Amino acid sequence: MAKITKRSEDYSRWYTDVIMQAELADYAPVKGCMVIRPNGYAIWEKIQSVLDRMFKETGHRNAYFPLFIPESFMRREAEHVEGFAPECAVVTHGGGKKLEEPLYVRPTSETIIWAMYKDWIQSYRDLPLLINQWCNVVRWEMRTRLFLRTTEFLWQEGHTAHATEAEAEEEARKILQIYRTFAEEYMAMPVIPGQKTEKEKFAGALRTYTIEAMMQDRRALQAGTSHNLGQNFARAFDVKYQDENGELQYVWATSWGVSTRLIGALIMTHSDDQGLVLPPRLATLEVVVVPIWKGDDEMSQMKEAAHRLADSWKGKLTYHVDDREGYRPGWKFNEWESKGVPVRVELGPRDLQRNEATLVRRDTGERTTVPQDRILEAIKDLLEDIQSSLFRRALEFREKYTFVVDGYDEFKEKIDEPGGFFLVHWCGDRACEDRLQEETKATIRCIPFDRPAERGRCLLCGRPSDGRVVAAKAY
RNA sequence: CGGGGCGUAGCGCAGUCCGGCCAGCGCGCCUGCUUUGGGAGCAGGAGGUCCCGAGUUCGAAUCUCGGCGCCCCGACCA
Repeated sequence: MAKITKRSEDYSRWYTDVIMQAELADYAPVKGCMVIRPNGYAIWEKIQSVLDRMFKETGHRNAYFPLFIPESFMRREAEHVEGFAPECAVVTHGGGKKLEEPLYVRPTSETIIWAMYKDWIQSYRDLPLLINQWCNVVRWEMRTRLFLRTTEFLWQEGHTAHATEAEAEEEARKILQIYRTFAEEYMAMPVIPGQKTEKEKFAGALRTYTIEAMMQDRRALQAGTSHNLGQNFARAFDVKYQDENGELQYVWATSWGVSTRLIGALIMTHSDDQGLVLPPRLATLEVVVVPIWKGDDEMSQMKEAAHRLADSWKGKLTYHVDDREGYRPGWKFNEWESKGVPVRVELGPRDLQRNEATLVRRDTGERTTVPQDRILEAIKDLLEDIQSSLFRRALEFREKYTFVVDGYDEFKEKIDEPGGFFLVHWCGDRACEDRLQEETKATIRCIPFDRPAERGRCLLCGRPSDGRVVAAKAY
């Protein structure tokens, strides 16, 4: 097995190594595309099941819309087509003939969905319409990176229609809150919820909300977005409803999504030089048991003891007994560590004799010995402790690299090294935002929801500002 | 699309400058034996359109021309 490049040596190689070693994904024989392997797909399925439950609990239902979008649909909303058309794959031929109208492979589904909503919505009684779709989308990116940016990726996209602006706004914020809860409670990844600037908002949206996370190289990663689309798409697709007074009104809309990029976020938040570290709540395999023996007699004895112990967890834990004979224990330890299994149970003759087992936690490597009759609860406790300490550690890391900065010189000095999140004053002007990006490669990640009101002067132009924004280099 | 690098066994590479020896090395894989509390040892074995095409030559992985692909760095992006 290959060694994993150290983070300190080459962060992006480390990232790829972790993915390859854990067998999460592989490069596909198609430019810019990846194969998500079973270990990676299992994480996605876990993400899906949790989020899907959360969406359904808030009244959303799943549906499926076509992969192909007629070109004319894409052109209906001006900002939208301008934002997306350059990065779209377009089908011009089918069945051996040139198509009358080119078909865009969806980069996102607002247009095709709103074309349908036009037929489905007539009355205020049809609202709200709360639909989600799990699917793939294609964006012809120039530079790709496993999970973070590939030509095709998997995601969910919610598309909702509402009678009032206030309702749409509430929906957009409610979903962002779901994303935040998921990121923090399941991924153990702290995020900053806030609003995108005009420059960074979704093409066609009124407002975009985002959750921003800090990776271990101190760069920001946009982990999920929720858009208040206003009436832009309703106007573009002529979707009106009749209100209680019999008057025709344009519908208010939202859309929101998270993608397989979350798996990249997971890796870059928790993993270490040994390989993948998974928060227990997203680990598909929680415990691996490694029996240890010398000689054939002991082998059968230890294998049996390991299976007996593990079988008592059936239905309570997901586990695997690694009783392969061709590999030595040390090899297995490394292998399971690189795959991110949160807890390892070692069971050797010494342990068996004392009716004990050895527990090793993946995040810290700490080992403890516990009596076998208490092992199930010990593992359960350990899993919870790993979950919460991963979050705590990530939060401490983010706080350590979050700087309150007022001077542009100081900003420029620190943005590359050490890097991180910079809380800075900004006048709100696009020109200053552009300049910041040009001169430092940093962008305004968001205007945090919970920022305190504070009088200050714009980092760039010195004009007044009434609160700080988060600036960082981003993926 | 601009800059850089690379295509030789599943993976990582050497050989290419300066043409000729059986196309090699490490890891992995298979078989056997010994091992097994932190990446085992020995022995044997399988595995190749040397990216593709054309050319030069008695002879091409190596030289020439053309093409294709991938990776990394930039601008773009979930």
